[in-house]
Amino acid sequence: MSIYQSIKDNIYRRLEEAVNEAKACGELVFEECPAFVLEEPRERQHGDLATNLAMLLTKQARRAPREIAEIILKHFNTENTWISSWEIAGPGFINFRLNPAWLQGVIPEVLAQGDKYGSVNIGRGQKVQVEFVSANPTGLLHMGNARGAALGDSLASLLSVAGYQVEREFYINDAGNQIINFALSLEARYLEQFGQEVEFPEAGYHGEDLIDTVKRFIARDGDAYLHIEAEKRREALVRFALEEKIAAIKETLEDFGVYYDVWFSEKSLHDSGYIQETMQILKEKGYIYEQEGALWLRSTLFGDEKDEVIVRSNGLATYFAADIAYHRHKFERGFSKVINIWGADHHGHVARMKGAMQALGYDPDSLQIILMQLVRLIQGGEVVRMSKRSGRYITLRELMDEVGKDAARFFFLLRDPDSTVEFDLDLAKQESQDNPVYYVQYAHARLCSILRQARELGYDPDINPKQEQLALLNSPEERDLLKKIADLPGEIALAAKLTEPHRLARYVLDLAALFHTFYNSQRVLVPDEDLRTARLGLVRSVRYVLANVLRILGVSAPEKM
RNA sequence: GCGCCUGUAGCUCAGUUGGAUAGAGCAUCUGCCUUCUAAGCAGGGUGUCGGGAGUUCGAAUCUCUCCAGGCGCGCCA
Repeated sequence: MSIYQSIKDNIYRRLEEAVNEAKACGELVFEECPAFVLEEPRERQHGDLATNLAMLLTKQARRAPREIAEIILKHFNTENTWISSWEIAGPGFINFRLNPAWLQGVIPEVLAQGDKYGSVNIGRGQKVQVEFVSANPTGLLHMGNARGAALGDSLASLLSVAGYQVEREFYINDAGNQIINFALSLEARYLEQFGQEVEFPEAGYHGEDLIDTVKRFIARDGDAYLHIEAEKRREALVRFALEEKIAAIKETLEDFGVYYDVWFSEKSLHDSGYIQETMQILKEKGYIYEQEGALWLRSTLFGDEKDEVIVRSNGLATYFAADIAYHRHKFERGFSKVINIWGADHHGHVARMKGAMQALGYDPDSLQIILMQLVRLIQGGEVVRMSKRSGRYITLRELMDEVGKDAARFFFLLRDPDSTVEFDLDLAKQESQDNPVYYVQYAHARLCSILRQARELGYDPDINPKQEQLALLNSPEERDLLKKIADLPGEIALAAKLTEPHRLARYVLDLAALFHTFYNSQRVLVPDEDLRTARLGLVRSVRYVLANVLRILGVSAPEKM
């Protein structure tokens, strides 16, 4: 546990003890100590830590909050808490001030842990899977996929440093209806290339990229599939196109900094009979019935609005059936937690998916679905409807070409998944120069620059500062920086608990701001050896923290800019 | 019609799960480079937290209602 965390935990416990002691003395009456908060007040003048405990006890104790605060403080033991003073303020807050000497412990802690600083172990090695993007392999990756990629990848990294054993997975939708449409679209493009007039399938994929795919197919196999039966032609086209599309998706995601552990094929679930087997289990449990020639799942038993078809009257399993089998497969692989990142347009699917897991006997809460709102693309002042079928969308590739990987990722990571982001590509291009990501990266480059120069001047920046040297770091700028650094393990624990990586993007932005302020107010490479050693220790620590967080976010930390 | 999400500064967005005087960035204005990177710093103003009602010591946060936008409600995925 980090220094700061243990200080807070300790004070929290002492408060509980004080309250219980007051109760034992008969000075306070209450049933149970309420869950109070001990937090950093927004206003500096309110001290380092504040608690609302007294106010929460008013109802039970039937006394004025400030009176209760008095009683609590009378029983409060400050020994070994770093508390230097306290006061009762406002409606009944208890504000604590800490002896700033506690900050001297921060740098040694960071330097000792280095790349690992910030890691916590709330996961205790539990296996977690994060499945994200899982775009249909029938086209290119678009802005929505970009958001999902940034979010999913960072979440996976975050959980990993929070002590979970994480696997990243991409579910390949290489079966079902859309593959049939895909085949028909490819076939139409294929025949077109040989000058045949063909009607393009209504539900087909109009993207131009399919034309290129077909051209490459022809370059390889010529007209070999022109005069044979349609089924074989389609099969060959689909096999070729899928392979190519999946490879392209993989390559694009890798360029975006996303690497998967598992690429899971939907088709494999059909081929191996796993879907059949899963349906059989549900049938044996009595959750399936037949109506109008189709098989239905009684999903209403588990909170769904209506029952769902899982096998169509034509005998084909629906996407839902495959998805149930897929998620059963996930749990069978031993994940204690399974996280899916879906676009908000799939939210109707959430309840029935969880319901299906419950039907299979799994804890539906082990399946967490993070919905992200769609990305609204603005171009020329107008909303551009994104659709694979219409073929009109800005691709992830174009996004990276225009604004760069780091800026694109950071853009998404600064936002809560629940917010509908508007992405104006023209504006993004124009603003890519002052993207907040550069603010953070610049801080990192500056830190590296200081360390470089220190070496050039013959100073060894890797000396670990002694306590008395660290005591010299007592300016407000230095204290703020130290406090922020000390926060990291807590920030990571909270972000992981809430599965909200965007908190870390905010954190790193705040940290960069504090560093830039420090940089402009104090020099690191000063003649005084003790002060210089202490500040170099601070510089190294801040650099570790920036680099560690940027690594989680999948953003590079350049040494020079 | 029903369900989910959203509405915070001119723009893009945060807001530690109910705390004290609501914050950043962009834009705009004023200062700061013979000293570790000016992609930076310091300072100036900007708010009916969509409207209304309620819950309580205390609400941007919880409840209800209304308004606006997005997305769902297929034998599509």
